Amino acid sequence: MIRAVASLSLNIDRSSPVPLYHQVVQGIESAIRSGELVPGTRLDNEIELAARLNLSRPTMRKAMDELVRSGLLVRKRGVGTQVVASQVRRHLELSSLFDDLQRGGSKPTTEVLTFSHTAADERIRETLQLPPDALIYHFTRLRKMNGKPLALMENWVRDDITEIDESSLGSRGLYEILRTAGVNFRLANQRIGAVRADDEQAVLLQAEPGAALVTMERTAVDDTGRQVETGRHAYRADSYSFEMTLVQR
Amino acid sequence: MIRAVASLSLNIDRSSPVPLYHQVVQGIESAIRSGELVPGTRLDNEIELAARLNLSRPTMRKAMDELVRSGLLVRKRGVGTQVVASQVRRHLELSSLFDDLQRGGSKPTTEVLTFSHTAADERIRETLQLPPDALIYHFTRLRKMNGKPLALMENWVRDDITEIDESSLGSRGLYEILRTAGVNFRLANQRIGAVRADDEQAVLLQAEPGAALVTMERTAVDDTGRQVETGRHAYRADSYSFEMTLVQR
DNA sequence: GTCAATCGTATGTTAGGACATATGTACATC
DNA sequence: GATGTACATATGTCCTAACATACGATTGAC
Repeated sequence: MIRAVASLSLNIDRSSPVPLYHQVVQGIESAIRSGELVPGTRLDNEIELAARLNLSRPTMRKAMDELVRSGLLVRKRGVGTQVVASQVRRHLELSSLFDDLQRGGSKPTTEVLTFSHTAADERIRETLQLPPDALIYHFTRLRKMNGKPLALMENWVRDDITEIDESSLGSRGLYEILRTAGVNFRLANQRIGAVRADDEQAVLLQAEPGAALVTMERTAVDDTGRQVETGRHAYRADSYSFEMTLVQR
Repeated sequence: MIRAVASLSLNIDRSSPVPLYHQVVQGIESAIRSGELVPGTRLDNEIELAARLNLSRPTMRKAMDELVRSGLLVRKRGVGTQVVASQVRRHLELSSLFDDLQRGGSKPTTEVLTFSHTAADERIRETLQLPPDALIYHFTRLRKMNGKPLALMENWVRDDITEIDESSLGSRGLYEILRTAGVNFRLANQRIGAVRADDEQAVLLQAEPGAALVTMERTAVDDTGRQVETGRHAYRADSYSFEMTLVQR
């Protein structure tokens, strides 16, 4: 059986500050997304590819490792490496709703409903691992997209990172503010579920009482191990859902 | 400032078929989960650790790479590597509800509501990328846990993998059946949202009409690039939610 | 006393080589 | 003609060896 073998050619710029393996990742990824590499095609073997690009095998391999991890390629020992899917959505990212919407080309607006800088209650102190006398920012926001209410968000943020005020929350996303303040998010635990809207939620989201809402609770940790933020969000189910790609390793 | 540096010691078995780097991963991971390595502690540097375990630096590094990727460790150039969090839940896995429940120690039961082996309609053919004359298995199941209805599941599975019948679906999970038939799942695209239960769903799930349900749509791809299965599930929101850990890379 | 240059340290990147092992195919055998 | 074995092939693992680069702390100059 003769199988199609792709002979993709990439340009590697050795004077670029971008690591070689990453240039390869980007090159292959864009070749897949552009349709140049159709799902199912087999790639040349690692050694061949490395030789063609004047790279060492470990470097080539590291690039392919990343692509395998992200689900674009599949390796089979003794057989070869082939393209799996072109439609891999980006892994559910550590981003905020604001980022997502803005990237989607929409114009999100934010209304700050409540805002306080007070002592944290015990549940929050525990979640964010704060000492008994710690202060936190606590606020609720209503996010609209194109004038239509989309999400109701309640967040608690530790106050030893940066100063947060009502007006900045109105114009920028929370994660954007925190990132600007030097926070590097590393991981987040989140839980997605559903509830029926109570009267207050229904009014704010301009939905019927009892309408289905998607709920999301999240606690985010930065690269120093601090629990930076925790929040409880509710989205109109008719306007929002969580999409993700799971990759088996 | 003097920081605690952990001097963990592991046993590496060079005669084991388990790769060395993976033995290190397992060792450090269990040390973290057991509390031996407290979040915040700094590890010795890569070269030091490698030397102590009689491993090369690349091998040690590969092990630490995995741990960083899974969110247990954090590296900072010029500084060192430290333990982030002990409470990382396992990444949302490519598993079925059946697997999850069984692992949780519960006894799931499955009731097959409908079952057919027929021609695929266009939508399904497109989703699973099948030719016009393809046949598929189509079935709906009701899953209970401890006698209580939990999920209503509708699935479409291509029929060129293994024979599926009603009775095996009643006793085993779908993913278990497919894995036994040699399917190696690689990735899945899924979407999580919410709806209100319609009358039929309410009756089957023993919930009130209009109750909130968590919905999940998923299409799974195996390591040969085939779209193996697609499905639409609805869970009682009061009994089920999706938990996951996101890792920023 | 403050600030900037310097230096040690740890991770980041790349190279090149060697051997192990799973897979599929082609060939030889029965 | 069916079956099993041997071989080529491609990935999997592991090693040694450098050099690059970012960060923190110390040192030195002003």
